[in-house]
Amino acid sequence: MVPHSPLNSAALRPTTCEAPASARTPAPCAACDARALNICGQVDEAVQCLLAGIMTRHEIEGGTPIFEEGQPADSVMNITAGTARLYKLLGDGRRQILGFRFAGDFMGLSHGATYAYSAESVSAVQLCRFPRRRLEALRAQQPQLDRGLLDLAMDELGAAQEQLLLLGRKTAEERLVSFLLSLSRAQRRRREPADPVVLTMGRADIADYLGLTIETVSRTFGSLRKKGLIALPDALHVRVLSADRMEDIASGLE
Amino acid sequence: MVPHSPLNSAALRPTTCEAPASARTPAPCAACDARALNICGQVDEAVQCLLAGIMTRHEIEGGTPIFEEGQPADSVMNITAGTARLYKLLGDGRRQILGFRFAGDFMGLSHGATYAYSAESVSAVQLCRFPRRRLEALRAQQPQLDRGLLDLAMDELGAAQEQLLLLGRKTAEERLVSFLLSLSRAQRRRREPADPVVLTMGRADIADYLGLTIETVSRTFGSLRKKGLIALPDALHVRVLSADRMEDIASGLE
DNA sequence: CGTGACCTTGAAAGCCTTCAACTCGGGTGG
DNA sequence: CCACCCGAGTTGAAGGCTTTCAAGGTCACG
Repeated sequence: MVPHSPLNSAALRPTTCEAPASARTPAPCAACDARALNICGQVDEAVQCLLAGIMTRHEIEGGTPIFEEGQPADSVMNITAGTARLYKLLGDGRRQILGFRFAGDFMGLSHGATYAYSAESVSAVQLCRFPRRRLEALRAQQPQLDRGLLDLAMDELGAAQEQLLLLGRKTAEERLVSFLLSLSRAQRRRREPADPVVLTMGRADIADYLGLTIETVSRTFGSLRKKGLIALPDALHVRVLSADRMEDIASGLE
Repeated sequence: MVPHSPLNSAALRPTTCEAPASARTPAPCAACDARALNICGQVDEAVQCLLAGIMTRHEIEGGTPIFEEGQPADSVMNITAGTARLYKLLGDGRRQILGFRFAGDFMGLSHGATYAYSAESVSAVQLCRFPRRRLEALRAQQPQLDRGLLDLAMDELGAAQEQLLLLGRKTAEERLVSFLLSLSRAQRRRREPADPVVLTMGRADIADYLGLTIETVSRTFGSLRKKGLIALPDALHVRVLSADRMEDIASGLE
């Protein structure tokens, strides 16, 4: 069913990343940018060093599986560049994208022994992988890691609950507006310009994230443009022209 | 906007619950049934005793607010009897129920300083409340608590992701069948008979959980009955007549 | 026995989907 | 260099699933 794990195949090419020589190194992640260690949240530098020590770097080209639902959950990982999609499938192939992951984002945490969803690269992705076994060992020694992981899980849970409201009760227009605003906020979190919103994923991915079809997504983009709420310099860039009105629409106020 | 917190009002009447005299008591929860301490998961008995020490018991009549989205998240709690609904609202009153909580279930964990959703009792509810400040203090002393909380959060996250698939991609029939099967599994987890499924909530709650209207829920119940998949002795009891076929329907296989 | 809450059922309407055709831009090969 | 092809996106028209609006039924309660 699942032919192979790309994490164990040539698709993931580990790149050089020296672990710090000593746990006391003031700048433990000099060889690795800060995004690689988001997993640790607010843990101190010594723990960051330990994390950097068990981490391996990988690069994945666009449109490639990263892990699949039901596979043994061997590792958790942080994306450091590119975009990934997390999704679940129904028996007949219908797909629901649970979320997108960008530079600095975390994925792969699962309760059971297997992944609860699949992950694929959308564009070319760079990520840092933390083997589960070694992470578990680290958690046993450094209980503060559990608090960092709990924070990550709570963030993810909050986002999922917001998406439940979107999928259960919002109209197509409200869904797309909510999505654009959340992408804009995500760009700001990554210290990128909040406008224009850059769509790193195609219409099919947007549709499967919003519980719509590509045609409805396309029509709704057109209708938002006609209403003067957005501009579309090209299919992958959205200028937010009326953030206030869009916020109202996203919260179901008009 | 939010008139008052029922947790600070007469709606929640603390009842007697003696904390164990010593942290070494072999049966720390003798005065409190096991369901009150689900928060601790697999932590050892000493920690269970500490938890029991900061816990207060409350009773709430049906249809009463427990906490509301945006309020300060003062406590987390375990339901020990009855049913509660967790939900979010849109600006115009549309409601999405995020989940139901039954005896033994946990709720109120939130990342920020405020609750991310509202909670109400559906039927009369008994719950055990753990004040956040005291729980934080306990977490600082007993890091294993964070692992228990992480497990709870991961369970909740997994359920939310399953519900995303339901709301985004399943038909009305698939949604209702999925719901009935999950209620059945929940009954089995609570050591109750898996059949008949007992609907402790009304059609409006089911509709707002499944992203449908009460009319569609009612019609879909009727259609499942006509197909011979379920029997409806009365509006609140469902006999599962063909679990296998229903499992297939729920996974989108027919 | 009236009242109201809840559930069910019917008919019409609507939002989104499905099916289909068309456009646009990039890559390829003649 | 340009015709051709292919993937991705857009747009149109018809259809369907669910919603909306409306009415009727059942049961508990006063």
